Amino acid sequence: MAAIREAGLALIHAHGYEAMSLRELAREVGLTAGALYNHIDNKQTLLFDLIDEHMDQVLAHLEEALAVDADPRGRMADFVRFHLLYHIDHRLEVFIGHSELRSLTPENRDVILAKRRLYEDRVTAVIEDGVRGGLFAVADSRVAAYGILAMLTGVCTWFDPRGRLDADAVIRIYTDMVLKGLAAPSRP
Amino acid sequence: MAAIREAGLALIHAHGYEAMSLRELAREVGLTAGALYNHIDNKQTLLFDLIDEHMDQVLAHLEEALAVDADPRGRMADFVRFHLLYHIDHRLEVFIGHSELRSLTPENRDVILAKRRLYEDRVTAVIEDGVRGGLFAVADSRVAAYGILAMLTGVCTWFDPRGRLDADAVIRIYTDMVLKGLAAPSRP
DNA sequence: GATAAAAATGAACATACGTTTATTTCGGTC
DNA sequence: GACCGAAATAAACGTATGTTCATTTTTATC
Repeated sequence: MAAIREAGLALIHAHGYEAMSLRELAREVGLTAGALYNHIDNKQTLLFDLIDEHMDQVLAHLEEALAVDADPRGRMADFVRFHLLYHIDHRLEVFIGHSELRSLTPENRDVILAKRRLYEDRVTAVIEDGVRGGLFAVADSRVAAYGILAMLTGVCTWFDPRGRLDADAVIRIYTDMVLKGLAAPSRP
Repeated sequence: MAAIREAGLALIHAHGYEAMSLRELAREVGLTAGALYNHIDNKQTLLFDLIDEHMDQVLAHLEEALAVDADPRGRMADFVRFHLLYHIDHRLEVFIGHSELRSLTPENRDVILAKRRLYEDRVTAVIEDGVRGGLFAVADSRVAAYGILAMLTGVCTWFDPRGRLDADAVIRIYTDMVLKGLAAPSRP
C-alpha cells in the first residue's frame, strides 16, 4: 500500500529507523499495529524495500538521462541536470538511503551498496570517456566521481524550491563548476 | 567525562539519537543508568554538547587554517587541505552533526545552524575575494561554497585510511578540481 | 581517622516496543 | 443471501525506555 510506504518514509526521516514506531505508522494510515502485517513483512523489510525501490528507480532514470548525448561534456551536463532534479524531488529517500544503511541487515546492505556502486560506475565511465578523449583531466576518475556525486547530492540539505534560486539556476551553476573542474587545460 | 562523550558518539552513530539507550551507554562506561546523571544533564544536552563542541573546535581550527595565505587561490587550497584532514579525523561528529539536527530542540538547532552558517560564510568570503580579484568566476559564491563543502565533506562516507589512496593523494585531487572549478577563464 | 562532598546504586514511575494469535468484520463473486 | 479469502481488531508476550530519589559507597581534605 502506497500510504504505508509514504508514511514510513516520513517517520523514518523524522525519528530514524530504530526509533520509528510501527504503532505510530499504523495510526498515521488509520490502522491498528497488527493490521500492518497484512501489508508488510516486518519492519526491516519495510526499510529495505523503501531504499531498494528508490535505487532501482534512480538507476533506471539514470540510463535514460545518459542515453541522450554522445559527447562526454554533454553527457556530464545531462547527468548533472538529471541528478539534481531527481534528488531535489526525492530528498527523504536520499537521506534515508545514506543515514540508515547502518540499520540494514548485512545482506540487505550489500544489495544496496552494489546498486550504488553501479550508479557510481556509470558516472566514473563518463569521466573516463572524457579523459580518454582529452577533454577531461583528472588524476583519478573514481575519486572525481565521488566528489561530484557528493557535491550534487548536497543540494538535498539546503535547496528550497521557494528560495533565492530556482532549480534551473542551481543546475547552471553546478554544471559550470563541474565541467570546469574536470576540464583539461586548454591547448594554446 | 570523556569516556561518556566518546561512547555516546559511537552509540548515536550506530543507532540514531532517539534509539540510543542511556542504559546501554552507562553499561559501556561501567556505570548504572542513574549514575550517568552525575555527569550529564540529560539525553538532549548530551547530544547538543557533542555537536556544539564539535562546531566550536572546527570553527577555531578553520581560522588557523585560513590565516596562513593571502592569495585567494592559496587560501582555498589551505581550506581544502584543512577541511579534508579535519573531517577525515572526525567522521562520527560530522555524521551526527548532519543526521541528528532533527533531534535537537528548536533552540539548540538554531545555535548549531548559526555556527554552521559562520563556517559557510568564511568559505564564501574566500570565494568572493577571488571573484573580486578576477581569479575566480562563479555565478553565485554561496552556492559555490555549498557545492565545495558538500564535495569535501563527502569524503567522510567513503575514505578509508588503508585504501587505495592516502589522504594526501585525495587532497591533491580535490584541490585541483576545486581550483579549476572556481577559476576564471584564462586571458589569452 | 573524622568529615564533607562527590559518585554510584537499585528500585520505581508510567509508557512504549515489534510481533503473534484467535477472533471478528469486510468485499465481492456465484 | 450464502460463501470465502482478505483485512482489521484487541489482547498478550517479555522487555525496554528516560528520569527521579532515598540510600549507600567511594574519595579526598584536614
